[in-house]
Amino acid sequence: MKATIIDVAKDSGVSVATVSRVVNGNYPVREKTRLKVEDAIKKLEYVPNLQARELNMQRSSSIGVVVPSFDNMFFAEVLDGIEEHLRQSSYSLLLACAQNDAAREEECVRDFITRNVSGVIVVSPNTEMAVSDFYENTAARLPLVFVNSAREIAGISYVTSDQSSGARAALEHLFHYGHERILFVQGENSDSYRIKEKVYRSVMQERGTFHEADIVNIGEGNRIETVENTMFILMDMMLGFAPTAIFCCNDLMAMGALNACQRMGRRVPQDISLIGYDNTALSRYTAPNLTTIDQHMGDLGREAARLMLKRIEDGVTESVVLANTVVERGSTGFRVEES
Amino acid sequence: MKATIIDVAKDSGVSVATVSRVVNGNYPVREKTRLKVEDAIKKLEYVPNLQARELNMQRSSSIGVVVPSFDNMFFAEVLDGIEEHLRQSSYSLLLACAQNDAAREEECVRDFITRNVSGVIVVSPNTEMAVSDFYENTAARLPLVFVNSAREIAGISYVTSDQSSGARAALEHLFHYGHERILFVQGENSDSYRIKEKVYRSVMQERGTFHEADIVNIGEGNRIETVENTMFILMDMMLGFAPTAIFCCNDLMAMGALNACQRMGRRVPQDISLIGYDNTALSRYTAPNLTTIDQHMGDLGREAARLMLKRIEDGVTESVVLANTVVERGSTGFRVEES
DNA sequence: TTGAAAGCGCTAACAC
DNA sequence: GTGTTAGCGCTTTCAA
Repeated sequence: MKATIIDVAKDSGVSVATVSRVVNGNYPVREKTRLKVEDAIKKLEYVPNLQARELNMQRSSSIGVVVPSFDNMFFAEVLDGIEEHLRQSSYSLLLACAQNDAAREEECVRDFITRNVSGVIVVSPNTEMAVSDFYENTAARLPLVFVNSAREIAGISYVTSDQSSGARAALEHLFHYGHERILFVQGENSDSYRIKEKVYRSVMQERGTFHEADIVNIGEGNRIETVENTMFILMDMMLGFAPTAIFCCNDLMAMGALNACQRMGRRVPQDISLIGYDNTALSRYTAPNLTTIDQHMGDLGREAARLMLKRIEDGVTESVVLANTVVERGSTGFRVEES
Repeated sequence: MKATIIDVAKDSGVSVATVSRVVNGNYPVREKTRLKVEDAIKKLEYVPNLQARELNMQRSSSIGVVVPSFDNMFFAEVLDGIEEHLRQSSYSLLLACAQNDAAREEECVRDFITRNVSGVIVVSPNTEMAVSDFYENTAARLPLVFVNSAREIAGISYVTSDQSSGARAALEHLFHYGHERILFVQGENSDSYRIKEKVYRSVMQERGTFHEADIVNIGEGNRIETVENTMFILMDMMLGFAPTAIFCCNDLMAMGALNACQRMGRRVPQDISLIGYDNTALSRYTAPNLTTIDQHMGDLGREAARLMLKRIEDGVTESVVLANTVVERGSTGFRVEES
């Protein structure tokens, strides 16, 4: 049987209170007594029972994290950041995956509530409105932090990355290299595409180089198939029209674009410049490495964890917007005049 | 304040014992009484306190999972499988990341012990021997399941994928295409490299085409940098020697090899065949798509979770070996005689 | 079919 | 500095 605090107390000839004080180091204990107790702890291999402690202290030392899926490295990288920050704290991480499903996401959060977590971090919460009511109610019961959500609910802390500025920076980067007509590659069903499209439209219109046909929608943008779909669609397009630059809404699409260029014999960046979005590890796997916009997923995760701890410990709801930054690598360069 | 079982009992005019019976449905309760209690539960938004239940029942309903990192999609895919299986059970998943570090891995497991988990699943445990003793002791205290470990410790359940046969199949695949001299690319600190190396050595020696220099070690094999490191090392090698085929121990390395070929102007698969290992999503992102060996990470994860539950519930230690299968895509083809 | 009550292991008053 | 003890919320015998 596992040793309890009572066993330690008996073995070292002191009371349980003293053992508790030694274990927690929160009250003075005479040196000699402490040593006796510590010996007994070692001898009996005593490990405090966390459930008992938490029951007594009316708290819980775990934080629930819900991610939509593991298909996209984006989420794994956010998770990594959360884990890293939580590891420094006394909290541990309970993980659940919503499988891109709104109902499932709600189920995950409910399950966390039953498990009595101290709070829940939801990464890219589902946008279906049905869930909204649920979160509104939940926020009253439990600290909640949303990562990259467009929704605004009182009492919830948010960490978002500034994709508007990011998109603008991406375009500026291409303008800087002399590109004028820029293909815009996006997908379906995500606010993040809408945000970037809006910026693209206004910036291009301002410069008088906007063409409706330059906006390409490749469908679902967060699947394994995204890369291939993008490749085929762009190969098809490039048969008739040769852009000197392409701005892709995520790195998967950019990877597809890169593959399309390779197949069409277009050199990157000599013939065509390519810029992706997110700066997932993927962007460093390609040849040439992808120029991309960093959403700092690790920071996104770390901030989410930080806001959660702040909310739990100080009761403060806070929101943070992280800057997006251009990461220049090998897939962008000066536009060369067509011969 | 959160409602407790006592509040529900008072509100519905019964004893806490009855409420407990209604909640758990493990003893007969009169229909009428049950309805009264259920009403009170709904009204008070009562959610049972898990810590209290676990303390009383002397059990814990969480399982710890340690992964080495998130840089390699391999681990995320295994994690996905574990999560999926655990979701069907009454256990939840505590996650920790060892950052490819043996000491950190041990720390993660120790932390889980403090948290009183029901068991720990270690994905690709670090091979440093220092940890071995630790696990030997831990196995006596706690259900342990290892995923893809070559170590054999009594009392631990293992899920491994048959990388021996997989490595053999990979080589056969290349032989089939007429390749004779095959570069072997591996990394450090993982049993999975040792297993494949052993097969590689014996198979090549048998055919009389073994050269010690054909074994390339690119260092740490599960980092973002792995791709780049592999690329540079191989570019360097290929300056002096032109293999017609390369067998890489994981898809990251294969990606690096592919990049090296592109930089060196070697066409894949016309000039050189490339085979990876794992069949991570990455292998479908490249152009050409990577021929690789599928380790069925989802199954690996699901099996690990299944064995863990079996060990916890029936006390049975079991080991399972999953088959590896060749997934042929575009990066391998017939060897062409040098002109 | 139900209730009373004894813990599960721990912390934190409160007493000395 | 140290011991005694009353809970934390729940399950489960044992009686009724």
